[in-house]
Amino acid sequence: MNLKKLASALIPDEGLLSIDKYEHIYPPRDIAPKAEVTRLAPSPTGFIHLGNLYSALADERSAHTTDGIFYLRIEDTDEKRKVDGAVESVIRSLKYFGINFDEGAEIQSPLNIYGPYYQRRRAEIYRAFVKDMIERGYAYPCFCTEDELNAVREKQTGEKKTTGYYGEYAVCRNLSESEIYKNLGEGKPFVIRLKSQGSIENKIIFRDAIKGEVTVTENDQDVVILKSDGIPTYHFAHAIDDHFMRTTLVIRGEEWLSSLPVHLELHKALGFKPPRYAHTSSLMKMDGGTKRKLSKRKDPELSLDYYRKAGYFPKAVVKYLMTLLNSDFEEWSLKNPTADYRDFKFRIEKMSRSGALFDLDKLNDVSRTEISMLSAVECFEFLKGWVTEFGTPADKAHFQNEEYIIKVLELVMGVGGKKRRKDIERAEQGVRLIDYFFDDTFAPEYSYRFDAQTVNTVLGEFLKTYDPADDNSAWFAKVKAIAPTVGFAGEMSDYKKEPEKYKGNVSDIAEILRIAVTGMPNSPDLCTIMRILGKERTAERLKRGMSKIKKKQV
RNA sequence: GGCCUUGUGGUCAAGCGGUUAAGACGGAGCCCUCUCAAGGCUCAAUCCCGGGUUCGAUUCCCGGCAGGGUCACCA
Repeated sequence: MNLKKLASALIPDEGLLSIDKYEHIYPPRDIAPKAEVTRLAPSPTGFIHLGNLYSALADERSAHTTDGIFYLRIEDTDEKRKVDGAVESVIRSLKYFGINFDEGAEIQSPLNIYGPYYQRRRAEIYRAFVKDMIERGYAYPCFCTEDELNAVREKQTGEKKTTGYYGEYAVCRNLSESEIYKNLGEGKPFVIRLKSQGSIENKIIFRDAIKGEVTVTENDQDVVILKSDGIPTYHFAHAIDDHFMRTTLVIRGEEWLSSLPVHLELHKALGFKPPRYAHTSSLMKMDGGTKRKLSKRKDPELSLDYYRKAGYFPKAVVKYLMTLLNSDFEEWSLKNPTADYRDFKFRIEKMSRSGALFDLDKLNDVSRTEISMLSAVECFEFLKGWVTEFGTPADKAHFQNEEYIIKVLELVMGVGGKKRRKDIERAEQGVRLIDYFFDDTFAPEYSYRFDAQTVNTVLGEFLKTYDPADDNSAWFAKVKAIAPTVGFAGEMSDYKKEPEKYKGNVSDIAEILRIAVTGMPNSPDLCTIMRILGKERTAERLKRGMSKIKKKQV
């Protein structure tokens, strides 16, 4: 059979370069020997999820801890999946979490010499190589229809044989020259398949960067490499692209492990040295009694938007993911609480071989810690960012008053001091925590645990002596002084000795004042809250707390 | 079902033939305290099951069992 002629009949020559040209167009990269070139290669569906972030972080860290390159390639070989604006969305989402690309699709960079970074725009490169494979007898056309293929698959399933296009089932593999041209003459659509040289009798010991030695069976499937629309399948495109974009480390989900034999054979047939592969385990979730992969449909927490809307601190999400990526990151982070996570020596080899269960409690803890370490200004910026996008109109108005909010944050969050509030894991919680500092959102419920008489006496007595100039101890002394007027213990020690002698104690006095002033039984230091509110508003709230009671009584 | 892969407390996990089997999150409790938060201290909780190999197995081998992945002209 004249393969050269067949190749030309199948794939027209026009516009195609000879394959050896590409080695010069895309020369090896001028980087350090140990530098890794990694990539994120999403399909442009626009949906970027936690798993993508997880993987992207591994890519980005691998590249940037070795002075390498991290680039973005868009795998748009499947027309059906395309969504407008998806690429920008991917870039934006990752940027929000502090992950940036060095080169690639829609990235402005002088490094962009390995493009185009959209697979559809690389069609002629693929075609040149497919054509070459046909000429060398490594590929052939297949005219089987979808129905025929399905019928074979059913037959194979029924006979409990391995499904697929191989051996005796690869009918088009042995088509005669005249049959091929006859089909072509009739205008039958065709795909190009790999003419596999492998056998499932052979086992390959493969060294995965994460999983270590993995035993896989050699490929014997004549997989499709060029679809009937002239666009390659993922398998083929990735082999070409990762070779010519000079990728050194391919990090991808473990769902790809089973197609690794195909990729290995493809590289061999193409004459390429395969990159190193690292197959990551997927993020799991507890559902009922068992673990399962995080699902786009069922689990809102898979979406990155979920974390933005919920107001998680973006760096906290990244740090949490880092703990999953390299388990010793957490220990390092504990020792270096203020260090940038980028200073940690990430290594792909240290990644877990088994799947990690996504643990919201742990994320919350990391987020709490991160937020607690913010300065008042940083905290303000973070909360304001969330408020601008997701806050209520009242929130937005409040955040215009930067000076006041920062003063409040310093108290409420304990920022700048030793007593850090560490129970805020999401922006919204922080925003709600300062509601009572604004009169329009001060919505007290007055859930006093004492009778109206006692409450009114406490509030009235305090009002008499209240002086905003008091420091904490003077303030507290006044609180204590109220105790005897309502039969409470002024000293905690007295109360503990003989609790039956008193109706309550100082902390109960403080509680009554607190409820009147903040509307809640719990709050940060009351004395400081009063000082921030100012004399007028404090007095007003104390009076309002009383009148409320009276109304209830009537 | 075939093939690949994983199995240490509730969760993430150190450990790589001899350990009191780290640490973190979560849980329980105590202390401190004007409440909350924070902080300090304490406690409970783990080597999937059987067989080997070995003086000795959580660690090595085999077999179960249980998870996970995959079997497209999708990536």
